[in-house]
Amino acid sequence: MVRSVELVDEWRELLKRHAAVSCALERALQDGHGLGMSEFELLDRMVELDRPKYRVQELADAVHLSQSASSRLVARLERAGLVTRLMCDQDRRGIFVALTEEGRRRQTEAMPTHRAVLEQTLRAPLTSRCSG
Amino acid sequence: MVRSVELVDEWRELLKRHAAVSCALERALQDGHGLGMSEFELLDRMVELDRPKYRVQELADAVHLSQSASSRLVARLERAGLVTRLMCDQDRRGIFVALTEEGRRRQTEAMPTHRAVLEQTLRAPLTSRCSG
DNA sequence: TTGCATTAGATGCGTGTGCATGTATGGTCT
DNA sequence: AGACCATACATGCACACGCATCTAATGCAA
Repeated sequence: MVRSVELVDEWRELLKRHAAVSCALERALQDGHGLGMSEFELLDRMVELDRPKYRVQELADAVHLSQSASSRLVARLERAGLVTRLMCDQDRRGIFVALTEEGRRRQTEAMPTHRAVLEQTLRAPLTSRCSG
Repeated sequence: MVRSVELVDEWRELLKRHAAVSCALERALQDGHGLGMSEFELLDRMVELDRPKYRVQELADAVHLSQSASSRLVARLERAGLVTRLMCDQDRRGIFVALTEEGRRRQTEAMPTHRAVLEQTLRAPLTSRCSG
């Protein structure tokens, strides 16, 4: 039996950490590389998994977004030239999403920023707020 | 020296947990009590701290929102009759925010739902996605 | 007192999100 | 084949968010 107060405290810690890190990440990636956190997270996953192509729903799961949000995220990344959408011949309802060279390059550029922010914020004591 | 991969994995775990819990909370609170997560979180803090009144910026810090988001959150809660905004005589730039009886009642009603969702999701193994 | 920087909170604006729905295709059952 | 439901992604819509800015009040200094 877990005491309720402990759970609530644990949840609040998680919320605090999440707010601090994601806010810092969002700023650093946007200012330094013109990428939102979701954008980078998607590119990062694609680079890491290193497969030639992905389905939209796979990507949605990977970045914890709804199917519609993923659809738009992929559309944004395609507009920016970082991924391409390919017809999917096996199942013509779906599409394949693939990294472009430019997409891979942008992820490579942004990765050090991403890692640096994590080092600075993920385990650091939380004192100040993000904006203010 | 922390290895970068560990940090990234830790961050992804946090993202996953955050997505799962906050999505479940949002649904349960909305469906059961007509409250968003931020709304409940704010009421919950006010009940817990149990002070007669709060400044907007205090509340912003407590729920990890920007000043503007907090201002609107308070406005929504006031429209719903769950808090009141009071003139602040010491500093007429600011306002005091206070819980109403209705606000306290709603928090009391929703708390069991909140705690239950935390018990079910905060430490549970993460398998399925929120919507799909 | 006057002038100016600072602070508290409200608000216009652009954007990203989820939900509900639309469109097209796929699969199944008769 | 035809009817029907399921699946994959796109899109209309409402809404909450952050940023920039605005207004009003405060504090401080000349």
